[in-house]
Amino acid sequence: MVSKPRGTRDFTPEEMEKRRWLEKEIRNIFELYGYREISTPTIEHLELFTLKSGEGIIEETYSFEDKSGRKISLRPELTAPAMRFYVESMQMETKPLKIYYFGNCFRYDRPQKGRYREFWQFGCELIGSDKPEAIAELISLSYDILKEVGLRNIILRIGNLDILRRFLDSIGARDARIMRLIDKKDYDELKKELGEEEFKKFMDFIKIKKIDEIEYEEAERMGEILSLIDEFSIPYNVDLSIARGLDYYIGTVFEIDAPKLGAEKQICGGGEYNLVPLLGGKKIPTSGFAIGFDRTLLALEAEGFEFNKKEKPVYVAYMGEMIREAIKITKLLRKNKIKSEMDLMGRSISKSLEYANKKGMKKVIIVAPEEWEKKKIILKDMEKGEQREIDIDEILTLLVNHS
RNA sequence: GCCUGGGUGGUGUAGCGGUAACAUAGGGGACUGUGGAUCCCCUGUCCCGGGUUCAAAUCCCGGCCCGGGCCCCA
Repeated sequence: MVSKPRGTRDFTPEEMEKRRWLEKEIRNIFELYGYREISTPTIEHLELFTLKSGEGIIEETYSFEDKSGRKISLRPELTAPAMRFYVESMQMETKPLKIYYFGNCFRYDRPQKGRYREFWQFGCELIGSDKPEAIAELISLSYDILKEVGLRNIILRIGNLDILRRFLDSIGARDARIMRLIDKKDYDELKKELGEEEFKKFMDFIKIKKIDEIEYEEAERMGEILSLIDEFSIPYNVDLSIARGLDYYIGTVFEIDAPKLGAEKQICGGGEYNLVPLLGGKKIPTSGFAIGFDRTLLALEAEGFEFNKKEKPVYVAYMGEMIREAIKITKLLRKNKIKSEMDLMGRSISKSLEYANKKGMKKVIIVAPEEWEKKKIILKDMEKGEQREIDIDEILTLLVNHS
């Protein structure tokens, strides 16, 4: 037997119903905020990702050479492609430019819960403004999406890299290694690196919960952003320990966790960054975030969220040799957009009802010779257990009113 | 890449050297014109490859896959 590749998944009809539902909800909220959807290729030049993230990522991507020897990679994320698209053909669009996207990504990782080799992400970019209201709206949007789809237990943390870097300058400890240790929350190692005294200063620094306790000028802008987020009625925690290893991250950073998910609990991350010049475009403020689609769904399931069930089809059963008449009826229903399914197993009426019952169908039409002679069929209500003969001409009005 | 637990019909499990079993799901029938109950029948399984043994689902080794934790998380 050939099975699916490690870290990939098949989705059952039940799962696809949930996924398509969630996808639609999230799209609607992006659109509600004035974002418009884009889509980029599944494959990109490997260079796009090494440019953004360094050579180190090569071993974590699915990359290969195509038949002309081009180095190609299955996209491990969607931000870089979206930025590439902007630089390649959207630089002259009216600002602010608000775009969002949804797609599958691939990473060569060790799979575990909430982490797959093929996974889906939603994301967006806000291009052209770094005003406090722009960042405030962006962050509010991310939180709003997760709340609106039905998550109850999520935590938004907001930090600021300018402030963090300014602090590290003040204790003479600003370098990439230190940032990485902070990012990883490896405080034991950080203590060794900074020394007892400076480490204590750091711990005091990241305990800060009110931004007005900070005297750096960057704090003023962050304060303004936070007060505008208050206007959007979004709850958050200030968390100055949020770090990012790479240089193009600037200013505001934020993360949203669903604590129920354990080790892989982060479901959203974003902030401000300066990627456009790296890709050869004209410098412009950009910010955005990405939402882990699979994890959002896992979090909903972990919270016991009740997904809407789709409407069940009307079932058309028939007796004996009435298959042609059954097709006529089914065709009529479908022509009128009434979801319907007819017996394809040649089952007896008894077995047909058993089947319809098991599938949770609410209406069954039985096509039988005696009634057909009178231009009638039997319409059975599976919940009430009642049935009656009705004129074929009446089917549509009855089913439209009853379903 | 590392540590750790695990893989038995479609699904959930028992068996843990000696004829693979139970439940459930699937198909049919009892009920040739009526569902949810009951009963009967049928289909279908030891992840893969080596090794040990008279004998391996069972023990050993390797691989693959799944879960949990690291690393990483652009």
